[in-house]
Amino acid sequence: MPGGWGTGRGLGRRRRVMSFLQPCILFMLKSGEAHGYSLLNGLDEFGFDLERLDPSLVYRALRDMEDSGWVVSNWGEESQGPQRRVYKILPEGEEHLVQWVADLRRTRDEIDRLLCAYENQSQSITQ
Amino acid sequence: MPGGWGTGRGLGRRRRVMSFLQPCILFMLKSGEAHGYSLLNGLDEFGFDLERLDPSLVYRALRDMEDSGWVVSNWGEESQGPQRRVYKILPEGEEHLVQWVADLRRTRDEIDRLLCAYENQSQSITQ
DNA sequence: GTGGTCTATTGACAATATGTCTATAGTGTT
DNA sequence: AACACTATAGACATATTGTCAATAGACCAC
Repeated sequence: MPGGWGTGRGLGRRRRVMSFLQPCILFMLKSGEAHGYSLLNGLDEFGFDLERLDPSLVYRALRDMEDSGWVVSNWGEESQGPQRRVYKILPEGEEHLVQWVADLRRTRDEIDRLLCAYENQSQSITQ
Repeated sequence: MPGGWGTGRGLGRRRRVMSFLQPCILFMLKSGEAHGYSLLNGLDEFGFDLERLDPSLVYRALRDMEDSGWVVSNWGEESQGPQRRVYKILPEGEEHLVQWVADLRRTRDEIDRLLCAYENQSQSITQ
């Protein structure tokens, strides 16, 4: 994400979340290095529907994170099967994940605020 | 959002959230009609930083929601001051908000899942 | 032996969403 | 007149996501 956030106006501090593919992948990489395809298959634990999740999104997320310096990759030494790129998290990635988690927490709290307000309003109408 | 979601692959059902300006505005309109500027000023209750929030985003959100058929607007009858466009929520908007709330709940739960996993992992390392 | 399926990765391009900046205009204040 | 505040709109740039198609090795069935 070039340019950095929080400079101008817009929405103020830009939400780093979106569909939160990147933080999920980064988190998985904390447990050990892995290649794209295995990460893809691990994403169902975070609520992604693997039937619909286009693999190219995962690979792109990985490449983007490599460009950002959060992960590094190397071609694995397969004796069999197609070559695969093995990703490893870097200290910069771990640091970024800390920030990301903080942002996610804020996001969750903001969603909660709306949800609570909505529920309270609906309730007061029902009664 | 023309075209609809959930047709192809991508991330599967596309998250309707983004920075969630629209649902917040729609929710505020449930309490009664209002014009852009007053809605803008109410957004701080949902965690928006009014210093940084560009007003054009709010007006755009309103126009987009009008195009989607969730709200309608009329020019208010001001005897004084600049004219202002008064927005009213439509039944379609209320229905959409219900869906939006359900989506937000899912989103929150998914964020929670990642957050919990992250906390558990950090804990097991600290101990 | 070739057609299908699964693993594995990449690239191009289209569509959407968001951010930024500027223009307009009336009102009230100093 | 200059400035601040209410109020809205439009253009343009950038970022993010979605879609599709291409490539390639391995393995299984027929």
